[in-house]
Amino acid sequence: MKSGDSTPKTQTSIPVGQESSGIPNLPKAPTIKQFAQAIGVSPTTVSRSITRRGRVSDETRQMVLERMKELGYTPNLHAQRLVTGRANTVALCMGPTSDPFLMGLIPGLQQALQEYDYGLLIVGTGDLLKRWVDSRAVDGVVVVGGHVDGVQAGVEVARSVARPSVPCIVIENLPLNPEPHIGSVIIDLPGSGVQVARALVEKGHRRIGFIGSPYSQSLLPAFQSELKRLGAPMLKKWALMAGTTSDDGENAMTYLLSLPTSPTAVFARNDELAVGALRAARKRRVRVPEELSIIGHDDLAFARLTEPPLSTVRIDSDAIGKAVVTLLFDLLDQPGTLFPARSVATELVARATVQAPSGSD
Amino acid sequence: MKSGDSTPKTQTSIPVGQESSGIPNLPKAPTIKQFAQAIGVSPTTVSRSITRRGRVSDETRQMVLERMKELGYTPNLHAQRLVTGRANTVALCMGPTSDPFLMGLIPGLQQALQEYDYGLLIVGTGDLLKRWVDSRAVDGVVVVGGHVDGVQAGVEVARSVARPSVPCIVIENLPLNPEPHIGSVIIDLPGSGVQVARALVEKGHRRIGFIGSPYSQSLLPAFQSELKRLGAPMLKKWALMAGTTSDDGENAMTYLLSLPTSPTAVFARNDELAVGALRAARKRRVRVPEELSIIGHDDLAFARLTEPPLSTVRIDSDAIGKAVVTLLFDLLDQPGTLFPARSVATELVARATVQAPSGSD
DNA sequence: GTGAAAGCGCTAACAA
DNA sequence: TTGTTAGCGCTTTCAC
Repeated sequence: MKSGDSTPKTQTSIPVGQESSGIPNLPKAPTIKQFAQAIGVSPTTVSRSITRRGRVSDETRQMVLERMKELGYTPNLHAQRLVTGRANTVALCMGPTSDPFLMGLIPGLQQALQEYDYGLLIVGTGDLLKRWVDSRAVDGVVVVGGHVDGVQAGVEVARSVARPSVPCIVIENLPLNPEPHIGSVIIDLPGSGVQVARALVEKGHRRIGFIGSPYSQSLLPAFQSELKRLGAPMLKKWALMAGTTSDDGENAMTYLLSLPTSPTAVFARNDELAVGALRAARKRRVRVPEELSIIGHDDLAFARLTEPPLSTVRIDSDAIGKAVVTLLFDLLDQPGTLFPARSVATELVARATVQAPSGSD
Repeated sequence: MKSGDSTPKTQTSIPVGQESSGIPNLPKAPTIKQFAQAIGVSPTTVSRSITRRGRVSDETRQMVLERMKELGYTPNLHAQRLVTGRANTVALCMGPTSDPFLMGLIPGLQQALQEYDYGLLIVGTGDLLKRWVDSRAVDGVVVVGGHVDGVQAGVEVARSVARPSVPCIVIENLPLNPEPHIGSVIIDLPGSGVQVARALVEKGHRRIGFIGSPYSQSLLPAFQSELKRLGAPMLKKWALMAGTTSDDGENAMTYLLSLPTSPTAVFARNDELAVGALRAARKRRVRVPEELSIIGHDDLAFARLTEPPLSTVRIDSDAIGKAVVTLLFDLLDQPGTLFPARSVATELVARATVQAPSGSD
């Protein structure tokens, strides 16, 4: 220090910024050096007390931590990051479109990251993402693949940025082949299929249909085989591949309803399709759930607002957040290791569009 | 450098990390020093070329920039931040609950920030937020007040962290009294009221009701006075203060429908209330929009999925993002200045729940 | 217009 | 257990 070195070690106040301008005398944030001197220890000791690494006596650490609060010292994150080389931040890659599924992930991710004192940075796609990664601003990247099964765009992005020091997690509907520095978290869609099949059959349904979005590859087979196992196999013509919009769902349902023998229950691959199915039923004066049961998937915000409120399958976004974060840290801890995809279970949410078929009781 | 100093200045490759382990020989990211030497200039020149500050000849800058891409040099963000003292990041404060309104803001904010090369960090509330701010991790904070008018919780948060170097923007439904280092961005709710009043009256409605959430302070008066101005004043008993859920909306609408002379059109303060109103109408076999027009507010994701699709008022979240960011930078550029609240216009979105009242033509 | 040198605030060897 | 010293990679006076 340039001056004031005569201050005894017991001094308890921190030197104040030298700006004596007209502005209120705001103490500039103290540096570790100033703080250490103020409490009579070395910067190293302070550092060790904070980072919990290195050996410090418990009482010293205690003391340092207390006086930190007292004097309001907080380490400068940038300095820490510069010297440790870790950013304590992970990026969530987000295109300009606001996919509700992706958005729904944010709180869970943030929470999970927070446990590790990590931050969540929202970044754009393409060059932007690359810039953040190249500048060492993030220790990991999570990308959400198309919400449609089978689309591999997410992996492309992952491959373009993943490296030993910056692993990448892809959230998809289908498991990825393990690749170095790339982790895969998937929704347990086959599990959804099994759960729904059981629930419907248990209610007494035997004629069960399916309205799928493109490439419902992993869900439909599981759904069908469980149905068969339970003695209620699905007729081929009841398994429809529609699009993703409510209009697609409406068309599909209308077709199903026009069949000589139509299903008493229908599982729609997503809630929007289900809403369309609901609409088709209403237009044809088929009562839901009395004459037709409908179950959706994803539990989007509007599912509880349909009429009647839509039974559906919830994707636990907090669980996804946790899975993503633990896998990310595994990848960070053991770079180069190939980890198998981690799958997150879904959960049935029973509302009012499913009941026993008429005449089953 | 420890070795290889005999390399001539014309050397065009960057030294490679010294880790000769079994791992692939990944070149460690070059430092400015290495890069500068590789292209035969000083670190200073490189720095100046990048930051656009300081004087460099145009041709030198050009050259440096080109070779940067060529050799893949990207400055270390942490070092930059440490020395400049700016984090190039703003925090979006988010509680554990995932308010759809708040979530909808994220893409717009991210986009707007991106223009300035700023990042968007998602942070929790309370101590967490304070920790991020204290550690100089962010240059600004944006908090979203309760989505209910009049709630002042957002300001409290803002006050607890705002400082000259870290201004805070509060997004609320009511303007804030200007405070140092705190900016206010508001939705133009009075504007919404006026727009809806005009639209409804133009269609021919004269009996117009309102279903409000608690404290619709800024919207209702504007709505009422515009209605009066247009010669279609609202009866007191047609202005209801409900809650925020669809059930509240249903109850309110049911009541309105039970009146001896009930409104031919109803404006609901939010889409969820409107959905409830829709439900009430259906239950009482009142056809929408033939016998009753309904218009909501906020244009949530499900608004286009109701039956019929809900006419509503959209809040332009991109515009909010822009407003927030420009105000934030104004605050950053002129610390201490008191800026008036900035208001963002809303926009009518006509779908299928509004039409001329029966017998008006 | 360009370069050399001095930090920014912190952590991590290495001594004591 | 604690302190001293040397950087982490960059920007920025200050000379040239």
